[in-house]
Amino acid sequence: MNILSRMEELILLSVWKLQGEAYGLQIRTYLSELVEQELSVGAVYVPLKRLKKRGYLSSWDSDPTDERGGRTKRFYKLTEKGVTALQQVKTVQENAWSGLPDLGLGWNPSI
Amino acid sequence: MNILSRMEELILLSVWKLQGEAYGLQIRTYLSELVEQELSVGAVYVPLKRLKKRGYLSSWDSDPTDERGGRTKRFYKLTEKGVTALQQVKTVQENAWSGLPDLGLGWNPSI
DNA sequence: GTATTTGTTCTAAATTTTAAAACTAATATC
DNA sequence: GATATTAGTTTTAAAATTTAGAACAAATAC
Repeated sequence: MNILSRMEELILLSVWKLQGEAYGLQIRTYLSELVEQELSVGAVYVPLKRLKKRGYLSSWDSDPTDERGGRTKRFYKLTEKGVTALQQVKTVQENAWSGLPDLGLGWNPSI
Repeated sequence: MNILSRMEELILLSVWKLQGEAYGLQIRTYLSELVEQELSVGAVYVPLKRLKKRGYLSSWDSDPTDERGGRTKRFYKLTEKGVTALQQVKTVQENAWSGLPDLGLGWNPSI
């Protein structure tokens, strides 16, 4: 449909929200809380890569830290294109949710 | 992710919005305008069926009308479950979009 | 009858999602 | 130093979803 999928939108928004801390595992933690459900690592890393390949995200690799297991992280940030895509999906979303009639339903034959 | 996909959400919202006029082709027309892009018939009918099978929608078949080509239409309406799923996705959406920091970005190493 | 219109069904290809195993590289502990 | 543990990314294959469009059906129009 040429509009961001839900997962793509949520990942882009995570990157936005997390600012300098937007790397794979962190995004996964953040999103798992947001949707109140544990996400697999693949559920985050796979779309992250795709979003980068398509130019919605760019990335840079950090230096390792001196914490236990503190490997280099791949940080992401939104590109212009990423911001634009988010704006677009937000507009569609707002339009879709606006002007909904009451659910009272005189038009419903089965009630 | 156990949350409605974008297409599923848009279709459920179409059904809500269109009230008594929510049948396949009409939904397609409505959504095509909403997303400003022609949708194929399959892009609507396939998820419509799935949403019904999963209990988000129910349907009834109209009588044919006396217009040219006026065949019986399959009308849809939201079930309780459908309304609940929409509420859930709206909550996630609102949370995802709230509290976003400025995009000014002091944290961005490449600027 | 034949054409045209409105409508739904079907289906196969493409894309996206998902889970989980594999891999990598750091510190900790013995 | 060997082994364990932790934090992190990559890979992969199955499942699910999306999509286009052909096929089919049933109505009116000519």
